[in-house]
Amino acid sequence: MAERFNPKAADARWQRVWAEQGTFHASDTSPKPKSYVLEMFPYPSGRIHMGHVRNYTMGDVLARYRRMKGMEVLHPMGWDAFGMPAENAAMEKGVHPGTWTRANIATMRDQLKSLGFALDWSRELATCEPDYYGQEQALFLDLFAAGLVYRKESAVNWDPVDMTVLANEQVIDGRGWRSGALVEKRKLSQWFLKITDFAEELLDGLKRLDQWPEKVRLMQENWIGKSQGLQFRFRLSDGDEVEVFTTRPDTIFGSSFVAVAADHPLAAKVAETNPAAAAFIAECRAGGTTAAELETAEKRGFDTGLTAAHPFDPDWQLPVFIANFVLMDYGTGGVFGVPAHDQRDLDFARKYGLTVTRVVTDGEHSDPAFEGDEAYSGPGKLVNSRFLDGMEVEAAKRAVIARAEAEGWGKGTTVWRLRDWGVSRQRYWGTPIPIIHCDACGAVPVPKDQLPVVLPEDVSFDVPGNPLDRHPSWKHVDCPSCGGKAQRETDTLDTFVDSSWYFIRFASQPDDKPFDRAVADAWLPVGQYIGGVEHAILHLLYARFWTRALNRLGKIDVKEPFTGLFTQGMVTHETYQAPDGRWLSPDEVETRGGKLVTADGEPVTLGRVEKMSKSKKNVVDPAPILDSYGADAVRWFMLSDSPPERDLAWSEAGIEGAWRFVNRVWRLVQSVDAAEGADAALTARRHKTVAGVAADIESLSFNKAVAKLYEFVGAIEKAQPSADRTEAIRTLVRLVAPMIPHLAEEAWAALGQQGLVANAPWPEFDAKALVADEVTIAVQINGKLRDTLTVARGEPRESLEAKALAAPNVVRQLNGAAPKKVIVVPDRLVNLVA
RNA sequence: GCGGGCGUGGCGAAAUUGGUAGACGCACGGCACUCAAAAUGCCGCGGCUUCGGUCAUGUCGGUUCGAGUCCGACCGCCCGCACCA
Repeated sequence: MAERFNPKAADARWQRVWAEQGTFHASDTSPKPKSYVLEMFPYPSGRIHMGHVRNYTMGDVLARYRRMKGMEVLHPMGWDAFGMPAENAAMEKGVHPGTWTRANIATMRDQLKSLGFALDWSRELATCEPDYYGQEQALFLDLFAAGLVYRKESAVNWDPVDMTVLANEQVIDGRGWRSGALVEKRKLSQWFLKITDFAEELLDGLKRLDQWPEKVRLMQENWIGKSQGLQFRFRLSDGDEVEVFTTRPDTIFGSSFVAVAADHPLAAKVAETNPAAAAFIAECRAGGTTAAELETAEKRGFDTGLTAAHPFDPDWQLPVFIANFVLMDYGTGGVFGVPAHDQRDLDFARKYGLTVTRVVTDGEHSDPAFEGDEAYSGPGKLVNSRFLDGMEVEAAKRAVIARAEAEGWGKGTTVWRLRDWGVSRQRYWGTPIPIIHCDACGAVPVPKDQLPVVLPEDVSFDVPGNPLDRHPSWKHVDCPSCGGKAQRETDTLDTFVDSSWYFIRFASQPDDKPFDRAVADAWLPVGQYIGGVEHAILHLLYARFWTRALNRLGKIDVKEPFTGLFTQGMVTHETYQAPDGRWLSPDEVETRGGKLVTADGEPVTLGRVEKMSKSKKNVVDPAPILDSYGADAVRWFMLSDSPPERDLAWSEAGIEGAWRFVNRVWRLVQSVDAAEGADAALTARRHKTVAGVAADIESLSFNKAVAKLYEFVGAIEKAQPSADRTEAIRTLVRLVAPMIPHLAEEAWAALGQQGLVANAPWPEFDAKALVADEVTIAVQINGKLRDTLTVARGEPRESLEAKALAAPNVVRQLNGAAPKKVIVVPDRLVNLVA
């Protein structure tokens, strides 16, 4: 008699067996082909959430599948353990960040283990431990020695809530990415990593990342923002000069003004003697920087009264403005305006009544007078431009740059949007920057034999600011260079540094150095990296930079860390609202008589399906679900229905469905008896399923693999007992093993198979069996389906045509008439054109 | 504004190079088993229909023997960047 599958017992049993046997231990020295499967490691926030479950289930299926295909798979797990939430917990609950973080890690480790992931736990790491961050300090010093780290006083993005500096990448719509607070500008001395040194190769490398989503590559391309053009100086009427950058040097004879940013030195100089200018500059600074404010902000300018001489004609003087739309931190902070061919310049010119001269023909107009309020930025030949007349835009650009360089007043230049990466954070819970400041010697690196620079334990969080700076003794040290009194750097590294190399440390983690080159090179690059698209720029760009920097330093072979990238969708859930608008959690809502109500019978409004969030109260904690249904049902649900790159809506009905499937497979296994005999149709289906599921897993189309497995299970259920049916069930168990591994092990043992299914080879399939002997072909009249025919594969055209014409529905439809034309696609269809 | 993606039943979705639209799952309805329920199984499940058909893949048009798929225009939603010279 069939028993129900008992997930509690099975999960624990097999998780213990895998751990005892070291089943998922990755061997550095294995002769098998190596495969590195990695999911973005979690921040130890306290408990795992559904997003983690989905992410790690996907990676796990791939890792287990590749193992079965005979590869040596590295599939590690660790903790991105530094960061602000631990300090917030310290401030709110008075618990040390380390205590809080390590307790969270312990909880989450148990939760991940209860999902039965095929992880090599022997390689577990946490970035907050000195054996990790000490090695990170060593790498930082290597970059420092190579001149890729520098310190500069700069205006920084200051988050007034987190009381720390943010990188440009971490400011979203003028707000801190984590706190959401409006970011202020402050002047601070900060450490920077020279990511801009790598701008060209980071951009170029994107072209070869053909296993990355196009979307992510485009986002990085835009972020790096390469612009080629001409940088040159205008001579001003007061004898000074102003430098500008343009990507359209071809339009130089259409220029009608010069403008500089409010923060430009020239603006400051003008303001010294002109109070109106000073007032204008102050107004510009007061203006908001959010997207909405910029959208509506008027293009405004202040005429300085100065003029600039056109580089090709000293008698041609252009007015010089201070303008609110010119950015100081892009290009040179100065531009020249060509209103006819740039929308923003046109708006500005119309407002201030400046000349608008056409210099590129749109194919219809070529006279100098430019009408209308829509600039023309398309291609065309140059007009009204002296020696450029008749050239195409690109040729004219080259011609102007050549003249500027020959005459010595400008040069062809590339300008990048990408800025250097500011890594200083005024926080405690991060990697200490291994630098000592000495009045005599300056910034001195901590000698490597004195690493790690360990965080002091005795710190307080009762006042805002950096506890390291306040610590009574920690920062007071002797200068490693001169021995005099000196002070430690009290800033810590941006936590994105921690996640920029953890995948290397997973591959190799010796005690005495960051990684062993030969071992790391054997595993890297990561073959398949899986995580959320929210890291498309920040983490993925930094990790690419860090890897390239190590490559340039000769420390590693690879240049790109991640060959394949997959960005998975979010886990969502319905939202519910009470009559008073209050959000209700799923367990406050029940269905009565087909209507949603609260426990008190109040009507409930069903809202949109949205990302799980505390504010909408639609978060479902995986733990209790796991407890009642077991790991396999949860894993199966995560893989079902939605394509992995799209959002997945969690539902109670969905997990019930997954649970039913797990039991269906279990019942099939229990139905195996000693039956004999063949079942050719089922065997053909078996081969097809093996091939199809493998292809779907390889392309990460888990939802399609799931659908094929449902069909296979349905076919087996309908089949009569036979030896082939038994074989089909044995095959099924291996096919589902990457997805529902606990049930698969239980079934494998119940079927009397040797060893673990986790170690079993992926089933073979016979390519010949994939081609059916009989095919169903469509019979169409004028492209509309009228009938179908079942014929032998390879049936000749004439015979197909004859059979199609004799089909009952065709005879009736044609009513004796002969078709005008017959199209026959062998093994596919016959289309009769009436 | 620029760049990208997506529109298919009540819902999540399938659909090699253009070749039988809606596989598979969820929800729902009916039936069987049961004292009853759960579990399980069977049947049905895009609309209309005179049961022959017919209309259906966001809208309109085009190419084709044949279009969810290709082309053009438009509408809607989502994501990223955003005064980048």
